[in-house]
Amino acid sequence: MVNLRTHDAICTPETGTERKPDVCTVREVLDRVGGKWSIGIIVEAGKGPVRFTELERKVEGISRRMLTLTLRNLERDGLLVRTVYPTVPPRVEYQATPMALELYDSLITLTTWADRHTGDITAARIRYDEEHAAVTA
Amino acid sequence: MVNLRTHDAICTPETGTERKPDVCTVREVLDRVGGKWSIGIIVEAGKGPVRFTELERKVEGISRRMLTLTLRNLERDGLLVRTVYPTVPPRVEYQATPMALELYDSLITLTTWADRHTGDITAARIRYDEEHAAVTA
DNA sequence: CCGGATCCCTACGGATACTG
DNA sequence: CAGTATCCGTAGGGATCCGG
Repeated sequence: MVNLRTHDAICTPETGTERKPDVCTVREVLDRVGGKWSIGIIVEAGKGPVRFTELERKVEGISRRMLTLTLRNLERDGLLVRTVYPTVPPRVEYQATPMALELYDSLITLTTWADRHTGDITAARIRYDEEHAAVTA
Repeated sequence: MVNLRTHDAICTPETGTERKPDVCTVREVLDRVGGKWSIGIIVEAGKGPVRFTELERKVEGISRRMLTLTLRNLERDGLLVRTVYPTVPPRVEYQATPMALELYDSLITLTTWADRHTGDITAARIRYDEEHAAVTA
């Protein structure tokens, strides 16, 4: 077993809903936070309350659909707080929870690792590809 | 821009091959390491040299295909070293590079975070789902 | 024992159009 | 402004069979 199961108690599929709340493995945590846009959103929302349209511009390249979906998931997981102001032009603000900020901190560790080793990785890739191309040629 | 670009110099698509070595964003690092099986493999390979079939059993649930693919990718990125012993029954061993071990260390940070907050996340989910079910009902 | 090759299915994610 | 709904392409990944 290598699933890095962090918490068994969390595996409670006893909710009658169709949504399955299994966040048992590190993988599933990474899935959540590793979503294509999650990090970007968490970072922006971590700076302070931010509006939907703001995010749409800040998180460059994101589609309306994915912004909404990611926002919902992060909110559901308690990483984001959604505040609706029932004004005439609707106003909705999102902000990161302390938990999300903590998460961001630990993501920094990964960023740092990436920073230190991107060069190594590219080098390794080029070498690997060259060696492999030699076989093909 | 929120892509958390860590290193611009690495974005060198000047390789003539069809494979694109762009590892510019944290996302792409997470993609690599966040693959469904990468972590499990890195962990096992980090303990010391391990054989193909061993991995197949240790990394519970993995298919032959994905084991091979993930192994190749990790090797290509310089995270794993593949050693072939030309014996009569083929013998291949994989082991994590120092770089991969470092990565594993930083993954621990994420694991720790997950450990601290899985409870919170599940709670948040249940609450969210309940509140949302109320709307549907 | 260690894979490669093939088929196929599904989830993620983009584009677009429509609402309160 | 802040979404929702729909269509559709792609890529990840499982199952299976074949080969050195």
